[in-house]
Amino acid sequence: MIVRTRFAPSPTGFLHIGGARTALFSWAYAKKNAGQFILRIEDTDVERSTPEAVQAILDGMHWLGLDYDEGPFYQMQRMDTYKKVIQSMLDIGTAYYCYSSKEELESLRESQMQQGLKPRYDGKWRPESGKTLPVIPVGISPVVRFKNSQIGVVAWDDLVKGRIEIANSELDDLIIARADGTPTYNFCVVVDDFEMGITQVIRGDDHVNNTPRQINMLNALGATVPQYAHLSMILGDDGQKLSKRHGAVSVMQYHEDGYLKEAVLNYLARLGWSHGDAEIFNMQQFCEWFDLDHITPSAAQFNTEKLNWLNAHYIKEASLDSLEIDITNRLAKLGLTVSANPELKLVLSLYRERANNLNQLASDIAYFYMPAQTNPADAEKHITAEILPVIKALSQKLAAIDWRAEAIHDAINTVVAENQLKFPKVAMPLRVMLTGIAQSPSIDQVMAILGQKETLFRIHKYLI
RNA sequence: GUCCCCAUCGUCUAGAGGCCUAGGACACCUCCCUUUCACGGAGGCGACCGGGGUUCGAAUCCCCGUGGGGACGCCA
Repeated sequence: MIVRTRFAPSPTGFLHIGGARTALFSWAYAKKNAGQFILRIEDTDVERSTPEAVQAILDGMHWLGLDYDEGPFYQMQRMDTYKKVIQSMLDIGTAYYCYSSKEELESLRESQMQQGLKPRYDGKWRPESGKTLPVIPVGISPVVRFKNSQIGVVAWDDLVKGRIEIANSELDDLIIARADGTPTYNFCVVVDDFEMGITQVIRGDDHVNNTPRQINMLNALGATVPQYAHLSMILGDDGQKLSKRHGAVSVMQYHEDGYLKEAVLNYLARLGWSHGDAEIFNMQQFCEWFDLDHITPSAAQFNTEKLNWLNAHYIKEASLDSLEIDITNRLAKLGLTVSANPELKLVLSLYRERANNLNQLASDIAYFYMPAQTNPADAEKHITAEILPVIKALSQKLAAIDWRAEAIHDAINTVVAENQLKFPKVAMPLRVMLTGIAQSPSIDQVMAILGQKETLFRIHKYLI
């Protein structure tokens, strides 16, 4: 049987890191097994679903390169199907109307909680042979409930958590259609997973408790039950649960924040899944290796430091062409236009080795395209009155040489020797004069790329 | 409260009863490289939640605790 997986987000917010990992795993599982990956938007909560959120999810998946073979399907466009199925369930008696009001249910829940019971529907309107149902109240539109079995257990072999068994007595008759007739989540999932021929449901483990109900409904529909793989949650950097209020950020924010998608993808792949000691691998490799057997059942804490390390790696590996495009955009956001001189690719090849973030990289090289922003503390420390004459002598030499790193290096060395100094004694003030700060790559290389004219110009500003 | 799930270095993890004196990676520390800061290289620090079993032998299997998490919606 052909493998078919799906990612089924609800468009109530952006695509966050947890959702992205779920999507990634579902996607990779389909790829690994030469199957199909389906995107389905679960937008039945009309109150909270927004078109902006749909777009944000699409954008996030597109950025990460998580392409889908089918979809996006929108549940709101499948109402007819759901209603048909509900009617048929009503007809054969696997579902029934319930006239209990929200208030009635609310107080029921409260008293059950107080008694230390699990809050659940009391079955007031559940038809039973020999049972007389209450008189149907006027003016109340009923909801439809699924008639769950009350005996026995539901069990499944979860692909990551192992066998899970839940007694039917723990389950109540859930609502599958609201009073306004719209179907609810648990029901739509069941119909869709069935009709779309999903073979493996890979989702967050907050859905574990929904699974037994969904299995029961699938059985009531005469459908084949898919396999389930429940992924544990991702905790924030501080070990706390991610939520809208705390730490949950859009995957697109990582793009904004200077991360390469390769780094984010690689990092996410290793969060909860492993392949021996492998740490760095691309998506092609990942799709070959990926399996459900090596997913950790326990929750994983996000670690920005490690993401940074991966980001540094992928910045080194990126093509100069793509880096050039990316950094040009980021410089533009800083208000800078990249001029032809110095050539950005040259600058990048000098700086990429030391960067672990694209925004950092952009701001680190900004001085090539604008006047250096001098750090006062660095200037005070390195540009001393004693060294200025030496720099002046150097600048005269520099004005007369063939502008290559080696020649520049020789010129500095000569001045260093003539004055019986150590190399840094001259290199450091040059750094501050040219870049504004005391850290940079080899100063001769910086000068070579900056250009003779600009170098001398920046130096002379300190010699007047 | 009830049900369900989880538990190896600070963090991500390897580990399918003997290969474990518990391996790798990030972070941290030391040293090397060096023209500053990085990069890179070499070392180091550092963990099987506790208690009972089962077994010749347990990080691995079972039970009980403890701790953490999730779910209990006319949300998904």
